[in-house]
Amino acid sequence: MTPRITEDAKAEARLRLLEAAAAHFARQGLDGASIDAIAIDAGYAKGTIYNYFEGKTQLFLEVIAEGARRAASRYAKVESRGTVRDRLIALAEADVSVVRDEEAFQKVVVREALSFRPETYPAIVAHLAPYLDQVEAVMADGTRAGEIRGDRPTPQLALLFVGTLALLYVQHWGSGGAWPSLDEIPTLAVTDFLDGAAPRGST
Amino acid sequence: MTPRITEDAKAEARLRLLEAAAAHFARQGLDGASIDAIAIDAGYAKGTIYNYFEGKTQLFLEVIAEGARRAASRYAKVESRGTVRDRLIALAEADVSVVRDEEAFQKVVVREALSFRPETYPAIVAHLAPYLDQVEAVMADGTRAGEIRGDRPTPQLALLFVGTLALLYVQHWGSGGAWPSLDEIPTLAVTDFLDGAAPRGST
Amino acid sequence: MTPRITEDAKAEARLRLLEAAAAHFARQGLDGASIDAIAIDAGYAKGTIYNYFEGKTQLFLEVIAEGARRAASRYAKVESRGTVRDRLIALAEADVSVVRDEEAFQKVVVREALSFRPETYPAIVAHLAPYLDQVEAVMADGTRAGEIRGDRPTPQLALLFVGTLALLYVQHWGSGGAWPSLDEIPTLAVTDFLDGAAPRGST
Amino acid sequence: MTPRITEDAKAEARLRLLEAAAAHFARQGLDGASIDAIAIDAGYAKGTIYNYFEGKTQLFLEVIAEGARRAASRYAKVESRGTVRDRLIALAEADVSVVRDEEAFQKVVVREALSFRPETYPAIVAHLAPYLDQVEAVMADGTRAGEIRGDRPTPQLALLFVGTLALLYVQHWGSGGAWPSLDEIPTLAVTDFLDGAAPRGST
DNA sequence: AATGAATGAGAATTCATTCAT
DNA sequence: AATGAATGAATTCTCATTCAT
Repeated sequence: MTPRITEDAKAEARLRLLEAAAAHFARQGLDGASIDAIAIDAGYAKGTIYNYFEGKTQLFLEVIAEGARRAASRYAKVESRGTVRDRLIALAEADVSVVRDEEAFQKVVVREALSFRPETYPAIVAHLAPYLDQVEAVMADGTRAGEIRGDRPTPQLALLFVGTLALLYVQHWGSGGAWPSLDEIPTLAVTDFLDGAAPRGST
Repeated sequence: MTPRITEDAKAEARLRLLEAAAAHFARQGLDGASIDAIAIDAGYAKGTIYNYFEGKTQLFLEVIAEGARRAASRYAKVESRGTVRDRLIALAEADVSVVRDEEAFQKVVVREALSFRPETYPAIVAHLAPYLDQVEAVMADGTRAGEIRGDRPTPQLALLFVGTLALLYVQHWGSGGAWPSLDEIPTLAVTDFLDGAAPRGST
Repeated sequence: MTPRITEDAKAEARLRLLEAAAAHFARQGLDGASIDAIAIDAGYAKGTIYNYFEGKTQLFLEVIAEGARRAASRYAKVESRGTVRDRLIALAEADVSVVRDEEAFQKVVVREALSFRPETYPAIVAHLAPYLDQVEAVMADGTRAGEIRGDRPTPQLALLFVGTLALLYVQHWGSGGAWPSLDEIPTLAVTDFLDGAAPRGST
Repeated sequence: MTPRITEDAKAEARLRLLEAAAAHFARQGLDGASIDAIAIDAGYAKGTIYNYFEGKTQLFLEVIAEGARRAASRYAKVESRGTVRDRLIALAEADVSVVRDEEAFQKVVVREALSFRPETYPAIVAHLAPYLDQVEAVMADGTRAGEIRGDRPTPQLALLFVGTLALLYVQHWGSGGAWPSLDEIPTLAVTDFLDGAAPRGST
């Protein structure tokens, strides 16, 4: 009758497990991570994970979903005003701020996104969708306003932009943070995406 | 002294194993692939793999190395003349042609590169080095000739260009070939890289 | 002093748990049944079972004991008059009526009896004893009266008779009720037991 | 090319595993037995079992099948001459001799037969079929010759006879061999089955 | 050099049991 | 008395690796 622990406590336990899982999955991937180690890291015994998640794969998907949830709340607050450049910078900064604060979760998501595995594809798409939608909206506005060359469909542009961000994260993590730093990623992504490497006014 | 034929046979066996391994690693990843299945696909029994390679991980690294070797021979033949644009296109085309002909090997390499795992990082860097060097040379020339904006170090530019290629491959494979096709990747990569999405002539 | 109601409530809870347990054990056996499912079926949570029973095995044994208790009360009412045949029929009918009304409990008992497991052997013997005693009494009377061939000890005869009943139940359940039906079991058991398959009057 | 061990050695290993498995399943049942313990008892490591059998359940079924195979060869040699009584005795003796020599296997089979579990039912039926067929043939002949009362279908008679044997085995094992002994089972089964407990000549 | 049977560490998962609330 | 979250021993099964032939 009287619940042994409150709903809040349960939610907290769940969260602890998700955080630990994210850290492990980020470091070792789905296969490499060990349920046992995750549980212990979260301060629980092996079995407890199974009180909260169906199994390892399910846990992995929930990590992605949680990553999405946390990101979504940030994206929602992004100002949508100004030039395409300003708006893209704002979006990129929102994404970077998510990555900074939830590095483990986002590492999992980015790696998984770039691996295109059928098992996790739907979860990834769901994760990306809200962000992609906002980017696409900016692209559409930019195309209309002539701020973006109209020779490529907006969905492709959005993918390229988001892909560029992912690429920069990969380079950031892969280089051990040497280059690029998280701080410079928004400018880097937007400048490269919009302006390219050729001098303006050439060609 | 050493019978020539034996050496050849050994090399051939090794190659057969590498090809089979590449196919399996490309499809299933390092963890998912099975030593047994690889051996059988190559026409050998499990044990034989251990006559040629130290173990699974070593085999994986050798697949990457072999991928590098094959690619390097192609890169070496790339004409390096004309504008930066032309030379980058030529390099991108060389890379695409490698991907087309050795899809399994390159899938393994690209995926691994984008997974930023410390264990395979050195192998990946070694793999990329020759290609990266050529790209960097073009960038350096381009910067000198004013064909490329001088506000970013050439190594970074090279990384971005190569990363863009990787991104496009991943999107190609992930979409089941829907977009982009291999054919359009060189133009796509070079145009985006050089020109960006903003209309030429704008700020 | 002790509140009457509490005692009753306890007894009722215990019974609810036993009923649920019997149903599960009958369907899934000792190993296959789940403490959790039993508790839920009884309207309680897992932990409650441990307020009433030592553990799973103990619960199983108590199911057998409860089965015995219920059967015993029926056996006690069996008329013991007439020929051996009549009395055996009456006893068999009493047993069948128990099986009909308490199928789950008796399934557990019969199956366990036929599985000859040392762990549960004592419980099974205790369960059977009262019934076996009555059957044996009939056998003894019958032997004395010449209604039964005197060439076999009465305890053995009793065991054979009870075993035949068990066998018929098992065949009834195993055939999904096809053959024999519960109704025909008493006659079947007694006829086979007393008369055999050879024509009367033959050797 | 050269097989590491001969086919014979493989067959022997398989047999050793089956024997060990039979012993364990006879003692502990399907659920209670441990794959690990079986392997060790057979002189192998855990993993080896999986080189010969799909899994625990499959191993269990193969034990039944092996029990059937061994029994079948004995049944095939049974003389089919003389009176119904003689022929049934011969069949019962053949079965008892199987049980004597392959006690573990037959314990598994008998227990499983009496449990009517859907998972193993087909295997059991296959096991029993050849024996049941022979018994039925005798019944049919006996009915025709008037040696058996014609008031019950021969399939039912066969089932009852085989069931009686099973019952006697159960009682033999359950009593720790006290009663009945294996030796007396054939006479016991046939006499009871044919003549019953009522004195010949009575109603 | 090739084989493939044997191995056993390792992993995921289950679930009876405990016990704080 | 009832609860159900936490536990962790136990179990099955996998598969890279070894090594006798």
